[in-house]
Amino acid sequence: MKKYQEFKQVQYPEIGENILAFWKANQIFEKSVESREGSQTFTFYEGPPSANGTPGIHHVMARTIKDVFCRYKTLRGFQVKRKGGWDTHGLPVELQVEKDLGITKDDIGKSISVEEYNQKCRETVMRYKNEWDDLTEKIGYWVDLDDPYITFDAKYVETLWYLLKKLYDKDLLYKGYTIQPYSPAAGTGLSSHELNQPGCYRDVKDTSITAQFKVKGEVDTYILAWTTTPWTLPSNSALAVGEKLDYVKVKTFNPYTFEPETVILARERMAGYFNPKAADISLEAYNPGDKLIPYKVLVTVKGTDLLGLAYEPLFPIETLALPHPAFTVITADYVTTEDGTGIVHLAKAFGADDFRTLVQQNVPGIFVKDELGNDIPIVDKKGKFIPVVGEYLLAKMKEHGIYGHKELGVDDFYVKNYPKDDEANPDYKSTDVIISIILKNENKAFKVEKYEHSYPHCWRTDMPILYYPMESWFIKTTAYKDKLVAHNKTINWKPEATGTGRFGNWLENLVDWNLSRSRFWGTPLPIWRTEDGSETLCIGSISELEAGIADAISKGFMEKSPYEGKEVDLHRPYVDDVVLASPSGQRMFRETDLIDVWFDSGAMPYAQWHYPFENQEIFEANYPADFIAEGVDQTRGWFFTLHTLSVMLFDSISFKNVIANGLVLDKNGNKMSKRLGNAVDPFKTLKEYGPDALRWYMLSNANPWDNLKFNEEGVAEVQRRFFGTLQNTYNFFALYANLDHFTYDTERAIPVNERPELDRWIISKLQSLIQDVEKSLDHYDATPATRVIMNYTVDQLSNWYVRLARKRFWRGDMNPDKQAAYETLYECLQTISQLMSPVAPFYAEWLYQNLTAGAREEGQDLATSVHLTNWQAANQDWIQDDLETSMKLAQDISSLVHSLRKKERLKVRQPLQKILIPVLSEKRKAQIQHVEELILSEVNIKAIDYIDDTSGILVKSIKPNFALLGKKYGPQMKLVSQKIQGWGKDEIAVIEQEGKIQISIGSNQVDILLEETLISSQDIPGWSVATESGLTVALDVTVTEVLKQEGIARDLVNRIQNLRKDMGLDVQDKIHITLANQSEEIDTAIRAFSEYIQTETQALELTFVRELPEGTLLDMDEFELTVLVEKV
RNA sequence: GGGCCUGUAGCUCAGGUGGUUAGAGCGCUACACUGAUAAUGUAGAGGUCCGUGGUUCGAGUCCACGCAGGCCCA
Repeated sequence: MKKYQEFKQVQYPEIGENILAFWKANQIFEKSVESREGSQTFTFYEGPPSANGTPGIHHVMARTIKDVFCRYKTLRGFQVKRKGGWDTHGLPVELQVEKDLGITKDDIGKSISVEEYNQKCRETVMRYKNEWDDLTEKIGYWVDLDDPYITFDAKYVETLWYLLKKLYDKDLLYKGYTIQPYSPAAGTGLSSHELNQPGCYRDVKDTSITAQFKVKGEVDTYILAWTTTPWTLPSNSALAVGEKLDYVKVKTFNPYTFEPETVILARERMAGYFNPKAADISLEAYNPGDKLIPYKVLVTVKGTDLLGLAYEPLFPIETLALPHPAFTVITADYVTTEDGTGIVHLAKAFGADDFRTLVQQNVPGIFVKDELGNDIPIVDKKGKFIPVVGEYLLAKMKEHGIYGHKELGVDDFYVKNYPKDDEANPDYKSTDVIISIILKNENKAFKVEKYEHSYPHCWRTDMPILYYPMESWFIKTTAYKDKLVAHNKTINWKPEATGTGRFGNWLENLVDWNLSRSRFWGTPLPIWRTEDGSETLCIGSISELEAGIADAISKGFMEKSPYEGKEVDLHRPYVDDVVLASPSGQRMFRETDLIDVWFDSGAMPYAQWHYPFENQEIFEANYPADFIAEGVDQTRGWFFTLHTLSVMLFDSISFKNVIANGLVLDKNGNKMSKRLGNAVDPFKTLKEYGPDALRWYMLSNANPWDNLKFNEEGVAEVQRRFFGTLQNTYNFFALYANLDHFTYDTERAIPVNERPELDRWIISKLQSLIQDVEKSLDHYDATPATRVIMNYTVDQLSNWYVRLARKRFWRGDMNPDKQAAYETLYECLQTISQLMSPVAPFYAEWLYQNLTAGAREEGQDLATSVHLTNWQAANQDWIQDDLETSMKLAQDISSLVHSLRKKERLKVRQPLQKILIPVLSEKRKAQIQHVEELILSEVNIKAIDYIDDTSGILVKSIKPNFALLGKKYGPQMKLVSQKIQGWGKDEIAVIEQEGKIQISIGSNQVDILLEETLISSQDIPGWSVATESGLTVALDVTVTEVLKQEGIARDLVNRIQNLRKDMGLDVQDKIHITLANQSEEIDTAIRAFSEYIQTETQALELTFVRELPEGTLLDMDEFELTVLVEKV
């Protein structure tokens, strides 16, 4: 019976399916976790995917990385639990449902109840779960899908509430403002997603103003700032310059009032404001009304020089007056000289940048108090100026005689959106225009013009949006900035730059985390407030909520609990129906916001275990994670929220090692998209190539943090080159092992040190390989690991070991030499199966099963699966550096001889007399002699002559070791180099004997040491020579009569072997050879080597005849020969 | 606009701390092998190391400024 299954054809996808079934039937994954019970844990956190969309090829990448290290750590003896999870809340789910139902956000709560809507979301969110599970299985990603955490689960949400309350209790949760797109026409905020709808950005012509801000304490000096939204000018409270930019003070005249004045703007922006034709006109020559306005640069200063400059507000409205440092010049890093004046007008309420900059620099903004004492901007939610401003504008209109198309009241100044009929009137003046005219009249405008730009519009009302302060709940992450930065430095990031650069910079420029989302399907903010906002309550658990409800019912605020008769669901609308009682007995309503879904996923270390309500010990044993991996796009997503929550709440990191992988692009480097049709379907690829080649390709092609240009041909190449070669090697082993009835048995194996040298060599290389793989995987570097395994398998094992050892497998009966060969090859294959198993789990398993099946039948006690084995550490005693060096020399020398043969057109079948190898040391000579036989047979040469100093023909040359000498002599290196390269054989002999030579550099005498030079051998005159990396080989190209004969004999053997094969003969079949007489020369050659020919071709007889009509005519390159081969 | 990544042979990628012939695989060309055979081996050709400046005795490598592609954030 065959102990090792042989395969003609291998179907890799089939291997995947069979092994998957094997794992399932034998519960290998479960066992790989259970069998490590009590061992040290290796904690992995699964970043939850959303099953709302179908999985793509990039998910194969991400999940392969996760899987590789979990499997590796298992082999290394750790217990690796992998709890799966699903991300179930958020905007994508809601949009999907809106699309499915053909509704918009407005309809929710109207044509469909929130309850029904959320039910729909709950159903939709797992829509593609089956596809996900299918992919997870098929790519061999081992993760526990039976007991995953699900973010919409009431227990999960309860933990989120607990964490939110913890933040609230630490005073880290507050209500504030953020500047967001707002549609005054629709009366609602817009998400960035809504703003990205096609058609939202439109080219519109707006009135733009370059306003003049009068500098305090200087005569007629003005700072120029440009805006496309003049209505924000009354809200101006600061001007920003760029620190490093150059600014000029220019003496000129106002083009509207013709007043002489000095203006300040960026030097690079002068071309936008001054006509070069006016450059030569003197200031004195100017007459009011002249088209060309002369100008003169007075002085150039840096932005920093303007810092702190105070100016007068454009609209001196008393109720809007502000204390210092309002109305001063500040700096901001985003100021450029691309347009405008290089000086930016800041209105705290109406620009996100403005708001952030002014908050950071503690500059107050223009706001008024509402009836509750809250700050509100001077444009109301309908998009109109508040009456205070309206009054001012009306007074100014009267003063300057400005008339619109109708009588305006104090409450009629819309800043952006107006009833449409208004614009048709020729006398129509927008608020922007009115402001422009006022400023022109008051010598406060330097330039007013129509400006066409792209501006966002509300997709529902078609009206322009405003950037407007919206109330939001924030987590005060900025309070923990230092700790976040410090803790981050203890995390091992792969690649490092993502941790220091992308993530590190993000932490350095931290802003408070805006938690609020005004949507329906998500974790509700557990905050209740009294209507006047004076009392606030944060609920941290279900029991707290229930107690609150009971209390509220007893006080008559609620009739009954929304949860009466059913399970508690913390989603909307139920929580919205809860009205609580405040300590002072007022009604409290929930703040309607949901929280950012990133909070959901960032809280998974706690929420997945329902901490602290359950599983406290499990949580503690699995926190922080040893390892996580996701795409680099998660830097500000999951990586950030995980980090932030753990630092703020537990003063700890939440992951120790992280791989941030890059994107998977198409083969041309373009982003994959379903719309463009260049997306690769993972299922199709799996079906064609199976999981292993795909996984191997993705990790071996490039480091995972570089973007991967996914090319199917690359997968095919990996399959052919690596898996194909490995498979061939196994098949070779199986073929002969079965013929010889060999079964591997550790107990009976010949000790490694008693095996032939070739065996000891490949085993030595194997130990080095194990060490290399270990080192790579320990450092979360999978790519080098795959590459060294591939190199070992293809170049060392298959192309060298198997080729050289081939004869040992087929020659004769079982003997110790043969046994050693089997054992060696078996051990190499088995070790490879273990080393490769994290990356190619299916094929590795298959190989392992094929290798061990026979032994297991014989009753040997072997692990059921390669994934249940323990890592076989390298055996240091088996590593033989000298042997590895010798073998490397053999490989290099063979390669050089092949190269020479090629050059001389001497085929390998033609034996040659000798090669010459110059050796510079006894050691080197010994190393080559060690493998001399091997080289000779490999390249079909009779002898090697070593040329050393005693031979008299060795010519040495010397050159400086730049790396060593450069450090020592630096600038004098050129001189030193010249001296050394000028040396001949006498100097070389001296330095070789004395170890040094004194030379003079300038006036100094210095010693050049032997080790500071590199001595190599030169070409050998009259010989065909090849040199590579310090190794030189010369070939004796003389073909003597005897050699020629042997060449002919070898050629004949080759032709006869071909004939045997063509005839379909078996390996053991014997033959008769009949040859037609040819020339004297050929006959002599064949007779001389007849014994050799017969042995090689298994011929019992070799006869010559005169005529051979039924023979085959052979082309022997230089002549022809008729031969007849007959089976005996 | 900002931060970060990438750019080396036709393609995919290696090239610690700067050191004098810049490598591998695939592809291509040629040859060899024919008892691993729908397999395999060997050799050869192929380079503006994205560009421009700079530092240095010496730069693919360090610095500056650009260019191209990508990601994230505005």
